[in-house]
Amino acid sequence: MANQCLPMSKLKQVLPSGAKDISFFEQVYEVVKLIPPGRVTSYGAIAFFLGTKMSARMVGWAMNAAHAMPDIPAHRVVNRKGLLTGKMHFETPTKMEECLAKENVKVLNDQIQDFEKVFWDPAVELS
DNA sequence: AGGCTGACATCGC
DNA sequence: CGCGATGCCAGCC
Repeated sequence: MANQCLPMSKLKQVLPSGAKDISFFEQVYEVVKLIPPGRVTSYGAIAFFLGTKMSARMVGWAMNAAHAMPDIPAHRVVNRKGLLTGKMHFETPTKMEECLAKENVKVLNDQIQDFEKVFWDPAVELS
């Protein structure tokens, strides 16, 4: 598990220049890229922002593709509990935690501390 | 063509 | 209060 990845054959090789096949995947990337440092958001929040609130799963799936994108700080995206559920999908299981720690986001046992404080809601910040 | 899976979320028991 | 079951969409077998 955790290693077939590269959906869409690496998302058409990280989205070709044209990228007219803009699926909500790309929207997720944009939102994630807009997440300010030291802030985190949840799959559900992004899903809601994109209008697919019922399918937070797809956001997670999108992140899987984002995993192949260096510009996508996937470490800033966690589940609704602020738990680093996807850390095992990173280069190293601790990479996510380290990245967050670098941004002054306290993570204790895969759980983001003060999640409410660092939580960044695109539906609010980007509205 | 059909079915399973997946970095979630929410309700039910 | 804890675990189980269901819904969602898209990609992959």
